[in-house]
Amino acid sequence: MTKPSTLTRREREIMDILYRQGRATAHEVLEGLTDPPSYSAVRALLRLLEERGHAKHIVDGQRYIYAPAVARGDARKTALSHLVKTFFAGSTEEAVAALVDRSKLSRGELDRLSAIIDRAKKEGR
Amino acid sequence: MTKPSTLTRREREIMDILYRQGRATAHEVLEGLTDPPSYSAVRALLRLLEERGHAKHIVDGQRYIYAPAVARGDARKTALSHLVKTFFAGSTEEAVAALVDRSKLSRGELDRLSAIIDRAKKEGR
DNA sequence: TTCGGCTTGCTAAAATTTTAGCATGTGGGC
DNA sequence: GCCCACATGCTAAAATTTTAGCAAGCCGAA
Repeated sequence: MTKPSTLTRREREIMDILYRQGRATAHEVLEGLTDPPSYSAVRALLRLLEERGHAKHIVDGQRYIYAPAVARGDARKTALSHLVKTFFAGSTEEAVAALVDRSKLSRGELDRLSAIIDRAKKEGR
Repeated sequence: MTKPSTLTRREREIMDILYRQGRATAHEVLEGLTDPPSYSAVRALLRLLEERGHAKHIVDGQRYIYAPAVARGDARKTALSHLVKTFFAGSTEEAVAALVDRSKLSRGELDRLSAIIDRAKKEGR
């Protein structure tokens, strides 16, 4: 039972940008938004996100640079878990199959995937 | 540039249940919600979701059974695309690696994954 | 120094979401 | 036939989200 994301619509939209870019100023977030509100509104949201523990900022000279509050790796895991549970009935195998099927992967990429799986086999031995 | 999900918080929560279960009555949705509102509120949301084209229902005797409006496969693709773009900089390879790494897969599952990749190699030849 | 352009913080109003409750309809058991 | 239990539809109020605008600080250029 995963607790539902507590993010509102705009908040999630902004967090997606932060995850995608790693970090961003208010202006960059604004640029990343489709159908954006005012600069002022973006800043208010960023402040709110920080207050609720979803984002953090560092000071760069006079302005703030925002970033997700949780480590990239953790965010990935959480997102993957949720997706696999929601759309693939918990089956990692099916999810991988869909991923591979979805995108035309180059020969090199496929080879590397084989390697990853082989490594997992050895570790799990 | 993916257009942001237009779903509100509760709406998404409900859609997740529909995706997870395939289909559900208002009561089942209610049961699936953590921190649920009234039955009445759930029904209102379901009606709204249908109105906006996210869900559909069939009539089963006297009651409605709701289901996502888009095919499971399409929903999966959309979700995967978004996740890969947001958390893996578009790299399917990295996403697969994280998936495999995340969950302890059995030997049999790993073997099947190998098979999937081998098949992709052949097809892509 | 003084101005212009940038920044942030805050507040309150507008817009949207979320909710409960009432009206109503249907079918089964007594 | 007549209730009771359950279903849906709708409406309007409550709660939350989302927004813009104003006040104020800082820095560099003229």
